[in-house]
Amino acid sequence: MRIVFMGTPDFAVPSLKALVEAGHEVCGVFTQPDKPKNRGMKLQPPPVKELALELGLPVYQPAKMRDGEALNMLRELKPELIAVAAYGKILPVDILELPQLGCVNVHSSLLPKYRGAAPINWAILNGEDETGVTIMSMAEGMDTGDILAQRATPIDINENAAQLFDRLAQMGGALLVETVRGLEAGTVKPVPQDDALSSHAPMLSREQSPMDWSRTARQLHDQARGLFPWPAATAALDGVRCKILRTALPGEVTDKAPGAVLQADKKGLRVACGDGAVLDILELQPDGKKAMAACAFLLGHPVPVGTVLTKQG
RNA sequence: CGCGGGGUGGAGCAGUCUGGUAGCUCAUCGGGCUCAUAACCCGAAGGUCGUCGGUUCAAAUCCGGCCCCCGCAA
Repeated sequence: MRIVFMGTPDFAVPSLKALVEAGHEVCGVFTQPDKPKNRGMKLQPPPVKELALELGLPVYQPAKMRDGEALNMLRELKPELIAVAAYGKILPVDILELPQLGCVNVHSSLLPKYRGAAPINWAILNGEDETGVTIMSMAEGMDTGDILAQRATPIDINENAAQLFDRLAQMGGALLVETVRGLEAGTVKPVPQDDALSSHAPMLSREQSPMDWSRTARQLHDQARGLFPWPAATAALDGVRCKILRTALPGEVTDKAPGAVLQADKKGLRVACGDGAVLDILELQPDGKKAMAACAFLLGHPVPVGTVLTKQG
């Protein structure tokens, strides 16, 4: 099938790759313009652009989708279908209505739950034990279109957002290809979303980072893995702001105050939480330093047992 | 020229301001104690202090260039 692909970050890469490998004619790849990123503010191409160039596919990076320019480009490309995965731009109705088969989107949640920008992170932050990917027909509202296909997957208690991200990106690509096959065969039956069951997963913010030790150990564990690798959960240890990269739930309880350090030696760093359960901090990253094991950090930054950590950082 | 932090034995840090025998915690190796130990005691090895150059009687430390790492911001 003749398809225009639209996507920008890493999440979209497996979808583009899957379409190409399935033998579809990807006649154009739309992605966000190169933007100044990282240290030094160097101009950097989005991951999807890099793959497209590698595959020799024509790349389009319009700054706006609503000024008619993009529409003209798409008319010339004459796609039968537009496949979108984390493009990062809202498509106007005239574009949505251009292809005969419409526009489909790869979304990393079990819609109607977790509509919005950060569905993977929020699923973990909320302690869900299952999430998935959805291929939907695109409508004007944010992630509100009819569901064309959906696939669920369990979330492991220790899986972080980056790992889940990779898995769902792969699943999304596979399901996208299946769905396109179904569209060709005419076997796909669109199912409207039940708005009553919908929830929203807004963009993450650094304000979510500081760990509040009055929360339960499970909530803090979910915070650490749900916000990984960005913005990451944070805590101040020995006066140093640290990203808390990896934690574990040993399943033990204590009567010490929330935030109290129960153990801080080469065996590990253990902290009391709000519900009396304890949280092990396994890996962290101090400001300006590389990620390191918690016990390595303690060698140079002694934290006395009994210290009570407070919400900061 | 976006802002800031950092590069010191294998790991994490101190020492740099106020130049003068390179220190701490841990790991490693050897020995001891112990029923035993990841515990404890004694001892040892291991570093051209990122790199190049400058100042100086003397540079981890002061000055200049370069390389690499990290955070913020996007």
